[in-house]
Amino acid sequence: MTNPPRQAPVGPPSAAASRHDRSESALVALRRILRATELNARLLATQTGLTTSQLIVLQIIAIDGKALPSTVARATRLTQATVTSLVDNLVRFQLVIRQRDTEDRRRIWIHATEKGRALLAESPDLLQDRFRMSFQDLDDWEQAMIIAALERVSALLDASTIDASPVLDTGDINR
Amino acid sequence: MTNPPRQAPVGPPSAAASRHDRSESALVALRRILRATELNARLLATQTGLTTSQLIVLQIIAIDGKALPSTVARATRLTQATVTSLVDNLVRFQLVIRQRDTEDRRRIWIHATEKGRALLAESPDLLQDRFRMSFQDLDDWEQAMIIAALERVSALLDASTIDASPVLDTGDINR
DNA sequence: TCCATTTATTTCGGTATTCTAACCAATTGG
DNA sequence: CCAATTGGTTAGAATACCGAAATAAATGGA
Repeated sequence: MTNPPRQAPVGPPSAAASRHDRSESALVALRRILRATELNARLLATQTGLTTSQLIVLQIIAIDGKALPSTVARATRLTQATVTSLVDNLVRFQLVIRQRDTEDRRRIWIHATEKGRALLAESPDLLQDRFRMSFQDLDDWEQAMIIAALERVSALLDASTIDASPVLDTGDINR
Repeated sequence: MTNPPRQAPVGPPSAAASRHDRSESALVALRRILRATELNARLLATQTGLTTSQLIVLQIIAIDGKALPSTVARATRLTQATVTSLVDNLVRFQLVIRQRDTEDRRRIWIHATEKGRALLAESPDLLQDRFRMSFQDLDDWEQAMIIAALERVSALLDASTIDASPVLDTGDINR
């Protein structure tokens, strides 16, 4: 997704060119957003001493305090095997524990430990916090505009993703 | 991650609550966008037979046809050592070649080969293409709104990133 | 009841990513 | 002319990630 930001052609803006340029402008801004958040994710990971993947898994588990490996795998689009090894590490760090379900003994619940919850609580997501603060300072109309625009973009992208999903699904079937 | 928008509290709408919910809406939309693009990146990688990192490096090299390892490292925020090993693979696949600079013989230019360029050309980024198409179908005012909003968000995030950079820098110094 | 199937997860073997530390080679500035 | 800097690579280790096979529990007929 860090695609070449193609150079905007120089010269007087023609109507046709401007249409093209506009979607390009949107994509450029989008890439910058992606980049900023990605860097933030890495920073957050190094701050907590975890890797990005480990952190994501821990976050998912912490949402409800516990989660099943299969759920985590689906949420992250990783295989269960991968989730297992990630959880192995989290267990080693004592951030989560595994516990068999008493009802259905095939299931294994991954619980966030006190330490795990503390780690998440104590490692503030600066980017998110600052975004929240700056955003709240904006005028009402601008807030509304941004939300509308983001949701529009999200819808456009989701639509494309759904279209592409057959390809993804065959991949899933193979598992 | 794809949580339902929290129910607005019953009773007289307090200004504070609505302000909070709004930045939350923005973040939710943002996360959905991130998710869609990330899945797309993975799909693209599997389609090309490359890994995400390899693909990104190849794309960067293909922008100008050639690039220096140091440039690639800076652009991706990877260490030079990592770039070296990624390029090793790309060389193995004959997608790029290394060539010493004749002026400054410390430098090594990584050139995209014909095969490398072809690979990029033949593997369309569906998400991007479809986004472009859908976007161009939107009304002018909506296009403008989206661009303005995305750039605003990008600016907000970039500002936060710059603020956080001292932390990053100490990390960099350690290398 | 019993067994074939399904469901949930782990184990194993292997490739790729990514880092740090140490290194080599070329350039540059006093 | 040599010490410091710059540009890259090598070596070694921890992880990430996957597919295939293994384990173990639940389930649904015959």
